[in-house]
Amino acid sequence: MNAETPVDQREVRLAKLARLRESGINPYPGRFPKTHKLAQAKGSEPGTKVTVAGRLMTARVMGKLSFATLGDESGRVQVSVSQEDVGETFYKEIWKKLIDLGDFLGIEGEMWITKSGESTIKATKVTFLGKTLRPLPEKWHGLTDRESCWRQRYLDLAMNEETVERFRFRSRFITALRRVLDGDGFHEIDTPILTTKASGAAARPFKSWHNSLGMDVFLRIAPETYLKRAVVGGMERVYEMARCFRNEGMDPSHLQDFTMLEWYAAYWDWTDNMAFTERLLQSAIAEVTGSTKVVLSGGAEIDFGGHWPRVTFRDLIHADTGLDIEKFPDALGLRAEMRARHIDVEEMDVLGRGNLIDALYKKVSRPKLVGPVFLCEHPIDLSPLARRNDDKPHLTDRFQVVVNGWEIVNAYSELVDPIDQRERFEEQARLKAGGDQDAMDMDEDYLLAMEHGMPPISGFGMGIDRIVALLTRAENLRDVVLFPLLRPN
RNA sequence: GGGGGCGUAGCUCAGCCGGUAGAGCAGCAGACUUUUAAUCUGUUGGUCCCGGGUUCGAUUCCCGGCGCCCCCA
Repeated sequence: MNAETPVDQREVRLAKLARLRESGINPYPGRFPKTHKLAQAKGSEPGTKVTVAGRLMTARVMGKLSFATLGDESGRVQVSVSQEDVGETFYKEIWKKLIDLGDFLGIEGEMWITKSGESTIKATKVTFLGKTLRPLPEKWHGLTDRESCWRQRYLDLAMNEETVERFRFRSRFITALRRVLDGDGFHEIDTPILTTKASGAAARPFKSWHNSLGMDVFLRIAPETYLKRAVVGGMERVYEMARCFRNEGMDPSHLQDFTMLEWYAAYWDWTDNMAFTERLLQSAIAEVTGSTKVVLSGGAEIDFGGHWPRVTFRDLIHADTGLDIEKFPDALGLRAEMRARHIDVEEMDVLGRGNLIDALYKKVSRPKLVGPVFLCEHPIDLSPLARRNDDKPHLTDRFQVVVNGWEIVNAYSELVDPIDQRERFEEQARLKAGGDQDAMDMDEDYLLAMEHGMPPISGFGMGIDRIVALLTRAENLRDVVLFPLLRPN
């Protein structure tokens, strides 16, 4: 470089890029056949000939000999580059002047052991595989700013091994879940994300507009009613890794764009479901962690092994407050009793009885649950798609799995009676008219499917992001999503 | 919605009571054939998040805004 050398690192690298091209070197070649991953090369006997590729992470450049560290997905390995081996012109003019940290390089060479005992590739040829125009974060501290890690995840991944490991874990865990489901005769299917009605959950949807059909469309809030339509058609066990979208508040345990595993099994009830839920999670967790025991971010250890305790909504709330919800069959009475006990929840005046109980539980009981625990016997008006309990018609055959104060799983015996379903939708519509914005809409198309006949069904939904966050001790769901939505800055 | 915190060089961070900004790494120039955050010498680089206000003077104090985090409702 000369006196006119630009100051900005990007300008410097653009100048280097131009000089590479002038030297007849293609800085962005099309392919590079390699023989070893870096970790494999590192483990090879001295004398082994290897051709590897990776990103230049550190470099210790001396007069006639350099040591550098190359990184790929398998790990890092040291490379030595000497003037003697690559030629004086290349060493002095290309290697020392035009190569930057962050560049992708191909190395052809032979393994040897340095004086200090490190397995190293002695380069005989260095090939440019991708010139970088911007510097990597600092080699020692890496990228630590949380917001930068979310906005520029590629840098977080490139610099922080624990980030890579967290996303590998997520991938392996999802694979493990699929393995259990596939092994039990479930079919993975895909149902619509773009829909004409947001159904299957109590949540506000994202709304969009379909140009050629000239109508409103909604991003799905749950795949539930479509998966059940597949069961109507005779697909007895189905599941979907479903991206869902809910237009609601954000906090460390809620994302607007999240992934749910939902599955449905014909001829099962909720007790079959609970048994399978235990097996599904135990198998998948043990497969990826080697144990059913999990240490949480707070340091507490929980165990997914064995049978999980079961507790009813009624008993739980009674134990925590002394209030027996069975004594208050309508919203009016329950609200008055909560007020009398100075228990205040948000939007208390517009919630129906079911959502009132739900809000009560979330306030007084859920934060104390460490679990895993099956929470069951949800009020019927909280569960418009769940089967009515045969002995207690105001309750449903439903359960949630709660771990560390988070609802990880929501599951139930499905409501398959189309007459009952219609009445439930009508009740939801009344609640919505009364101001309960989370209440569901009438869904005639789903009722039409139901009226063509459903077998007994039990279904399950699990928040993938939440369980992965729990298992990896991530404190924020955005830490387990590669590219979380953030306001542009 | 309320409260608290953070925002300074590409990255990691200092910056006192208000006096117009520093370090390490990275970059640039040079030396160096066994380095491991290589070392040594020299050196470039700033919209101190943005906009107002107070002041002779604001990265610093005050107000408003933006982005992000945490807690509460």
